[in-house]
Amino acid sequence: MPDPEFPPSPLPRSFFARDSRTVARELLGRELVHDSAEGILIARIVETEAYGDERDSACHVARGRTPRNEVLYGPPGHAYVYLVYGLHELLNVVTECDGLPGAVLLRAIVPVHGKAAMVARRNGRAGRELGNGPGKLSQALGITRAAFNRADLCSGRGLWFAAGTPAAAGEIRTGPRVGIDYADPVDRDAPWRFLLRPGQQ
DNA sequence: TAGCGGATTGGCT
DNA sequence: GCCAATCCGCTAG
Repeated sequence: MPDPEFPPSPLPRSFFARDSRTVARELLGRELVHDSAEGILIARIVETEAYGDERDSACHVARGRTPRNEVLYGPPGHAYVYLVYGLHELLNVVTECDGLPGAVLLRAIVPVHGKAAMVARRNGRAGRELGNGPGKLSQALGITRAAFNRADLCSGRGLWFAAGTPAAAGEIRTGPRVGIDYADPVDRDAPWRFLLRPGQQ
């Protein structure tokens, strides 16, 4: 008899219709589920970053609306996947209400189910290197722009988030976001990075 | 329409 | 610790 909780059901759109920092914090310990060609892949989210509106000079909407970032202005719970350095695909989930831009970048995961398939996608890297970076987790789970940019992540088909085991406040550390030296100092130094403390992952 | 540089990664010194 | 890889969105002209 099949387990009614497998694969786990998706988090509702209302979860993402909140402040980006709240969503980033509350995604820690949750699960990312990909119904892939190799079967169901499930990973626990252990690091995120929040990106704000046009006032956030680190965010892709800092210079206004463009074809690339348009999805960030749309309804929450959709995917924003983009290419950096010509090589790596980074996964974000759109936050805030329809019309207000915002997103959370997924920065690190640990495998929960389907680890062998993730290791294979990562060319044999099975330890921390499996998913301790935004480009690495996309590769491990098989997330690409072509497949998921602008996709709805609340449908329970393809790619979605699940309840998992939310992190307690004492398990969470914060710090400045990574790789945004180009941003204004106030944004560069803002503690909008959230991660589970070592040992809590 | 040319040029710049990036929300990164992995290999080499 | 340094640096190449490798696209493409964005800005300036």
